[in-house]
Amino acid sequence: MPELPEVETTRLALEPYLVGQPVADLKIRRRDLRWPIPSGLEKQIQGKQILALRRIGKYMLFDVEDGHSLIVHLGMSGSFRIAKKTPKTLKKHDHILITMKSGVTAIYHDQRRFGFLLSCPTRDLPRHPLLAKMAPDPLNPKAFTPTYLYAALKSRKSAVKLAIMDQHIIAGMGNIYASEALFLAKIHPSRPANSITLKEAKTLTSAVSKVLRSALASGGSTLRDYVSGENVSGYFQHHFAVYDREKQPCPHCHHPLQKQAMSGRATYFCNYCQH
DNA sequence: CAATGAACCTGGTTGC
DNA sequence: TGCAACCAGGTTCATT
Repeated sequence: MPELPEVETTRLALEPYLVGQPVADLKIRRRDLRWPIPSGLEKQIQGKQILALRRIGKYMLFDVEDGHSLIVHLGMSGSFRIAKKTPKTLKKHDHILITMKSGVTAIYHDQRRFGFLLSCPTRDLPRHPLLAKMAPDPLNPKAFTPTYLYAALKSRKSAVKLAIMDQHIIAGMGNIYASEALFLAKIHPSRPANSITLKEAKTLTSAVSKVLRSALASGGSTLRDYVSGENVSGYFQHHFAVYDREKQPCPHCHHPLQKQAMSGRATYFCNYCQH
């Protein structure tokens, strides 16, 4: 479930093994992900250090010392795992293997292949079409403020749930945490975005931050459990208040939770608590 | 521009 | 048991 917390957990898991290390070998077993992986990348990256691993929204950026960056997106089903030695067996849908000089291999696995890997000169990243209009990061309280969110929602008349999932409004928000944040803020998902008051925007800002930070903390603890073993996936079990809990009692008022499709995406809410 | 729906792809679950 | 239909955490693209 790669929304912001999962992508950040993945980034944290990879960072200690990849950053500051030269790449020994890049092996691409399938190039046809969402977009074809650029040819010649294997040669270009061989022997080069990875200087930093960053995240913008749901994108991960691998800054390589030759002045290029890899832009990686996990799509719907992408994940990484770390193999500390040369992996003996690979699984179906293991598409990319990044082996470092240290002997560690990061393996990208993606069943549905909605994810992708692109290359872009590092200095051009701010102008890259996928990144240029990215919203403020909700984990950054200086940028993600109630007045910002209020103004951003004011310009949209779509349902507030759809609006907060827009990466130009909240970077990294996805379908699960959108339902969770609106429940916490007691805001009904189908409210028009432009009907959200400044006071509600304030509540929603803090609910978004709270929901994402709590998921991230849960991912972090799962990560610590995995560190001793070989597998580091960005995915983890997390308790949801409303997501995937149709007909189950609302944790607050105990009325049955409801499920409703919005733009084809499952949306969960409490019709009594959320207005 | 903003809003809507289809498309991309695989596999698990549901219902007849 | 078989098989079709539906569903899944995301994003772009074409069309209104």
